[in-house]
Amino acid sequence: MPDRMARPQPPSPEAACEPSSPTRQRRKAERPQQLLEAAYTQFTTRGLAATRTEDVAQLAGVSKGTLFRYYPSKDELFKAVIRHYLVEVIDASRDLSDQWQGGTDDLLKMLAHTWWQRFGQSHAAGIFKLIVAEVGNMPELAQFYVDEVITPTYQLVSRAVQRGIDRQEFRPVEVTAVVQALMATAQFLVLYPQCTATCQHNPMPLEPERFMNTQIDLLLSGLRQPPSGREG
Amino acid sequence: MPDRMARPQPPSPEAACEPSSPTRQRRKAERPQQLLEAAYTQFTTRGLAATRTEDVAQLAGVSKGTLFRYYPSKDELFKAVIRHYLVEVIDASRDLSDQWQGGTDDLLKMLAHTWWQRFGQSHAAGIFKLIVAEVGNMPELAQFYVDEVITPTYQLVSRAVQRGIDRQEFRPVEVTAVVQALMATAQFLVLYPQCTATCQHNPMPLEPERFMNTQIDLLLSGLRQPPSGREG
Amino acid sequence: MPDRMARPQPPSPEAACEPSSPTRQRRKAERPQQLLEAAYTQFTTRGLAATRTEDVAQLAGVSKGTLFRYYPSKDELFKAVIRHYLVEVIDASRDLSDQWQGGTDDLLKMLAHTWWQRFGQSHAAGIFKLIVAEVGNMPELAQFYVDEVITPTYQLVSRAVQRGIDRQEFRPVEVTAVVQALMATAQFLVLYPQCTATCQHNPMPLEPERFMNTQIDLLLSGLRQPPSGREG
Amino acid sequence: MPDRMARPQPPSPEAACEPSSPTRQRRKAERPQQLLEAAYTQFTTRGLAATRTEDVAQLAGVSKGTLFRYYPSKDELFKAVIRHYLVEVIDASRDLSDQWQGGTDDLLKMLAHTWWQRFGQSHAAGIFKLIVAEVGNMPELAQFYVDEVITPTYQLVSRAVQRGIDRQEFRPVEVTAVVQALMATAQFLVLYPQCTATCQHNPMPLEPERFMNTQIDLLLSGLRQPPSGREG
DNA sequence: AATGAATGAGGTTTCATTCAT
DNA sequence: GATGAATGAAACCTCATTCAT
Repeated sequence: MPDRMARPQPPSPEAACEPSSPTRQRRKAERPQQLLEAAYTQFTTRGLAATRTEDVAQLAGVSKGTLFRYYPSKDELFKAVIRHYLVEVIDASRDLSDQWQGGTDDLLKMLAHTWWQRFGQSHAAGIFKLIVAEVGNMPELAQFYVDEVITPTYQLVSRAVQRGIDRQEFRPVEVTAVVQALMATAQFLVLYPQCTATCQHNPMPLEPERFMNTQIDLLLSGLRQPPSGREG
Repeated sequence: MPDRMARPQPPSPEAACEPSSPTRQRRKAERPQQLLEAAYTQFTTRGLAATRTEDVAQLAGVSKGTLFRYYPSKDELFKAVIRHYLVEVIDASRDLSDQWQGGTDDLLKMLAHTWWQRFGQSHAAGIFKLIVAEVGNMPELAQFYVDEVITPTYQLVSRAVQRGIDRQEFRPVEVTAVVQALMATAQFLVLYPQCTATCQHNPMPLEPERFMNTQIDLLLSGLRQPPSGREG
Repeated sequence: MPDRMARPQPPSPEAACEPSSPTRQRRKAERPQQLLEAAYTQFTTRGLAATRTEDVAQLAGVSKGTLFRYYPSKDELFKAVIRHYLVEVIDASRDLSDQWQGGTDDLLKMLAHTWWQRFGQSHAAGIFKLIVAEVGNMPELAQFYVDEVITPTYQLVSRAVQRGIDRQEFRPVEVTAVVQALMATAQFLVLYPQCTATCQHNPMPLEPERFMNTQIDLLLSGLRQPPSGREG
Repeated sequence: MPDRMARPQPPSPEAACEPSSPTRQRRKAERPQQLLEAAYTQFTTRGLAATRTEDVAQLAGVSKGTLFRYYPSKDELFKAVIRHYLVEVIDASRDLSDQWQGGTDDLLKMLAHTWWQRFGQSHAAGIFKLIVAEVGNMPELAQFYVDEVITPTYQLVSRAVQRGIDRQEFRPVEVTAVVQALMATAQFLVLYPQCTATCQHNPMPLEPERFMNTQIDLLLSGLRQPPSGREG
């Protein structure tokens, strides 16, 4: 993980020697979060370049100068936004660990729905849009994304698929292909609405939960062992 | 289709008052194309905001002033790029019409590969990235994308899927779900490499042709009628 | 002497309402001095504009707010620095008064060395650099410098030179010229090292004490009466 | 000589491929000079930090943006000013070469007056002030100054003094001391007026030509061979 | 028609100064 | 009295756009 995308060192409100006053301490502690939220909103709606630092500050209810007390530059603020909201999902996924008892098809559904509940329906769209838009100008962003999102997701999901194969619930398909199919589904789910949000006529509206279910069912129907003649 | 994304009225090179010389005429006629190519390259590499008009002009081998003679503003140039390269694929798909004779699984494979050959491997990634990045600031872009890309694609692909169902090659699945699965596959195919291009360690590299084949096979294995007879 | 460069009214630590505690009183009484020293260091190293008030405060071990309690603005702090360190030398010279008994050449040497010991080797370089750099933006600085430095120095040194002429140790030269020669020597001594401090190759390094001696000897050799007798 | 103070590559007006028009070419060719003059004036009167780029532009009769077409930053403009006006004197001194026929005392006078005519009375004061003020923040400036000014001057003047000693016009004094005395004189001549320019009462006004003559006479009177008894 | 010098609005960032605690 | 979080004016610099040539 490259330096500049390293894990957040939260602008240390606790590093202050003497707590000047409870009120001010509290306000100071809240600022990073306020600013990140404002920045997330602006960056995802207008894009990095089209967002003015003053807009972010105003939306957070502070002045321009205050923003720069907490983040040394617009670029660092951007990276902090990416880190903050990505780390959110990464941490959220950590405890989805492998002690699942039921069928693997239900495990995959659970994983998908958990992802959607915890991240997909809130920040995934914005964050992913930002990564797509800005990765060309920020090589460290690509590495961060791969290391923190792709790799853990790949491992998590491929273990689940492998479990299905091992338990002979699934045909012995190529695991990676299934993982990619699920990733593609998730990506489409977050990006398609972005690209069609403002449209009057949309021939193919997308209801998230229903879309997820349908896609997973379609996928599972291709994975499941055919009821072999001998077994019937 | 709203005004500003309207079908290209090619910056009328033929409207020139007097054909000063054949050479000049030819050069002049090539300008819009050169500028579009240069702009495409810059916009997709650096993004809209980070591309300077001067860079585009230089790459096209003309001066800044000339660029503004052909396109009245950077924004219009951007839209022209989107239009130009999207229309390319739309037109290309038009004649893939319905006189297909073989099996529907092969029809879907053919459509996918044709798309990849004509657009996917060349401009789809760049154009789609630009749409994702800029649609927030350009509502007309969303409508244009839906009208010119989503709608025709939806119609084309859903007809093909319906054909499969009608011919009892496929189970009577929800057509839209299959279309979306294909779209998601295509979207993943063009965006995933973008987001991982500069990475050292990529746990899940993606080979386009192989990826497409695998995903379509996976999908088809979920679509195909189970060997009938015993169940019927 | 204009208002704003007026003799220091030390930021009245004794005006405090109630002597809260001896320790606090002592610390408070030391503040102006600490701040001046910190400011001197920063101003002379980085220049007026490049010095941030926060740097000064930090170096003095207080907060930004405290600095502004003692000096109402950065500009006033700057002037206080100039005043403080210039007044130091002026006061130091006052008692070098005219009860010198030996030869006038030794008197001049004594004056030069005293100046060097008390001011030249410590603060003269920094203060003079600041005056040169900032006098353009602070007319009162020029008047202060003339009134407090040039005039007293001129009087002191010219009396010494006149004494040498009166006692026929020196030729009847123009007194002002000798004073200027000495001033030029002093000025060169403090500025030349500044301008060459960071250089790798310096073809003309300057050792202060030796330089002073040599220059004064050179000057005196031009001042001394030729061995009289044959010429008279 | 370090990179960033390297000899001026004049913002190449001649590098243009096609001379767009005589008028514009002429204007373009004049811009660097106009900007340098304006910048010199502003920098020397207000200092580097206190000069706004817009002031320079306005004084040069152009807009802010134009300044940055010719010099990529305020810092580079500053260095260009230093280079331009220092190189002026350096080049001017190059042909004062050693074919002097008269007495060495007249040679020294000639050198001093030439320096004054060509540089001292015009730009020396400003340039030297800038060097003193900014050298602390620009190490390369120190090296440039030493390499381009101190070293050549030292060589030129020390050859002249050595000539006087060789021809037995001067006592066998330490050459460096004489060079330093002359440099100190020159430095005082340019800086003293700066520091006293705006004063009402100046007890020691300085008339340049007279000052130079007096100081050189004083120096020479210390250098000349005493009329030895044997020769008389 | 083409050029590229010029413009100036607009963006990021800094930092002296204030003031609630 | 001391603190340091907050402010916002002001500075540097960029670059889309214009227009004289």
